[in-house]
Amino acid sequence: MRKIPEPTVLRLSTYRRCLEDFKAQTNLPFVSSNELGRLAHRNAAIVRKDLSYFGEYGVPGKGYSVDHLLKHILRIMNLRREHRAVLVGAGNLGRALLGYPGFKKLGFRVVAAFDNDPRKVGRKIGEVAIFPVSKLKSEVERKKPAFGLITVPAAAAQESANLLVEAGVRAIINFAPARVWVPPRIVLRNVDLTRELEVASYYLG
Amino acid sequence: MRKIPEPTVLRLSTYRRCLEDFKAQTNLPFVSSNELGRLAHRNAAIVRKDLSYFGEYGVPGKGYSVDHLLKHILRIMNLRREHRAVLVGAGNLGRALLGYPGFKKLGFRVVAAFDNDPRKVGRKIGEVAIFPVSKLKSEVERKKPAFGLITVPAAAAQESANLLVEAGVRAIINFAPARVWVPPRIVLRNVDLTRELEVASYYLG
DNA sequence: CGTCTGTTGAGAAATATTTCACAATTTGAT
DNA sequence: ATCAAATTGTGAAATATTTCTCAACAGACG
Ligand SMILES: NC(=O)c1ccc[n+]([C@@H]2O[C@H](COP(=O)([O-])OP(=O)(O)OC[C@H]3O[C@@H](n4cnc5c(N)ncnc54)[C@H](O)[C@@H]3O)[C@@H](O)[C@H]2O)c1
Ligand SMILES: NC(=O)c1ccc[n+]([C@@H]2O[C@H](COP(=O)([O-])OP(=O)(O)OC[C@H]3O[C@@H](n4cnc5c(N)ncnc54)[C@H](O)[C@@H]3O)[C@@H](O)[C@H]2O)c1
Repeated sequence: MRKIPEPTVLRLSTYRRCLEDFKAQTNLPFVSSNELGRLAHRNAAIVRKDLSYFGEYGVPGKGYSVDHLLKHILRIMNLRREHRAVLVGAGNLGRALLGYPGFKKLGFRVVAAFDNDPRKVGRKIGEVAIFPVSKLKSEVERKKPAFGLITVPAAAAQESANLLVEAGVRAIINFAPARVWVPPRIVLRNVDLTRELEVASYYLG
Repeated sequence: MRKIPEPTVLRLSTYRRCLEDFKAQTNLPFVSSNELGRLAHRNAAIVRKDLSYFGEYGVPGKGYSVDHLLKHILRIMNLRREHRAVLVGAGNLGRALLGYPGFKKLGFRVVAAFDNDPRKVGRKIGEVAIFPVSKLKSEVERKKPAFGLITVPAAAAQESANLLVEAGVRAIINFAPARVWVPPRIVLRNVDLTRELEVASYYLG
């Protein structure tokens, strides 16, 4: 299989959401690349090219079957099974993420949270118990989550990443504004909540 | 001035952070494109090209003055003045954002929050008072924030955007997983907290 | 002063991504 | 069965972005 451009992977996630909205709103069985492009604010050609990397899903003259396409995208994105995740740093942002039902809807289940503040340890947020950081390794080895979410202050991000890697997670999502280094076998993605504010400021100026 | 590639603008924000870290950690007066590239996980050539779009800031043989470069980046990103913002949707995510000191450090000050839940109206989160949505227009017209942050459920995102645009904000940062439409004069940026999880899932698969 | 070193700035080349454009295909109507 | 309309999939062209390269330059040092 050809190498897929990263922009394509990012758009796939948008298409999924647009398809779900489209289905909920119109209940039509087919959608054209034109329509999907309009919903995703994209050119129709790139929609077709993106989808064609993974096979021929469309019906000339009709478009794409909404249900089939949704299934295909979930399969491509590896989202048809449950993913376990742990979270390090049960502060303001960590709490928001722990309480977010959207993760479970996507198949992500947070199975443990860790914090080094003794006042937080032992409490629960939603379904998720907060453990001391000293329990991170044993809990991860026991529950085998593939994902680690980092929501500690920037200064502690690298240290948290090290712990997660050593304990055996395979992917890290870092919400702290810090560049962390992980071994090449680990999938690392950064989420920067303030970057888009800065970028908007640039375009306003 | 030439048109600046969007990836360049995004990286500028990374360079700023890396420079601040570099300054705090080494206190050296100069940094080379090589070093900055290493910190930002980038090729040195692209660092130089990014910076050269905006003028010649470097000293051959030495590198870039850390302080000068930081000032330049802040000026380029329009971040040397205070920006006022309002937030719509004082739920889990909204609360986390309202309590985040990082915004103020960047010069963003949230001057009001709005929610349609009567139990939330009248309370304060940190310094920020929560108003009913019916007061959005008058408060925005009075306080003239340039930025509107949307942290309502996806189904209410478009409606919130409409209110913000009508009240006169010039930029919208949408944290809800929904595509919203705004007039072309408005700067719209989307922040998707779950996308990177999905993308990581793709690369794990 | 001349030479050596390290580094920039930017043109050229390479690579990546998006858009165009159209033959091929399916549908649905007559 | 034939045809018009709609829409796909994809090569080719266009555009955008990144990387390579190196002449030019500043500073250090003898
Ligand atoms: N809150 C936001 O809206 C927001 C916005 C943008 C970025 N961020 C980033 O997200 C991260 C978390 O932000 P927050 O607002 O939740 O901060 P916070 O201070 O509320 O929470 C951080 C949590 O991490 C815990 N912690 C600290 N060091 C730790 C360690 N070594 N191991 C385990 N736990 C540790 C703290 O006890 C605390 O509970 C920060 O890096 C912040 O910059 C947050
Ligand atoms: N919490 C997270 O970690 C997280 C993660 C990813 C995405 N998001 C997205 O961010 C948004 C907010 O998430 P949340 O967890 O804070 O949800 P939430 O339900 O906790 O908060 C939403 C808030 O918006 C208010 N609200 C609803 N309709 C409104 C309207 N029309 N006008 C004004 N206020 C209104 C509600 O009263 C509530 O206070 C959602 O779109 C969610 O999908 C959140």
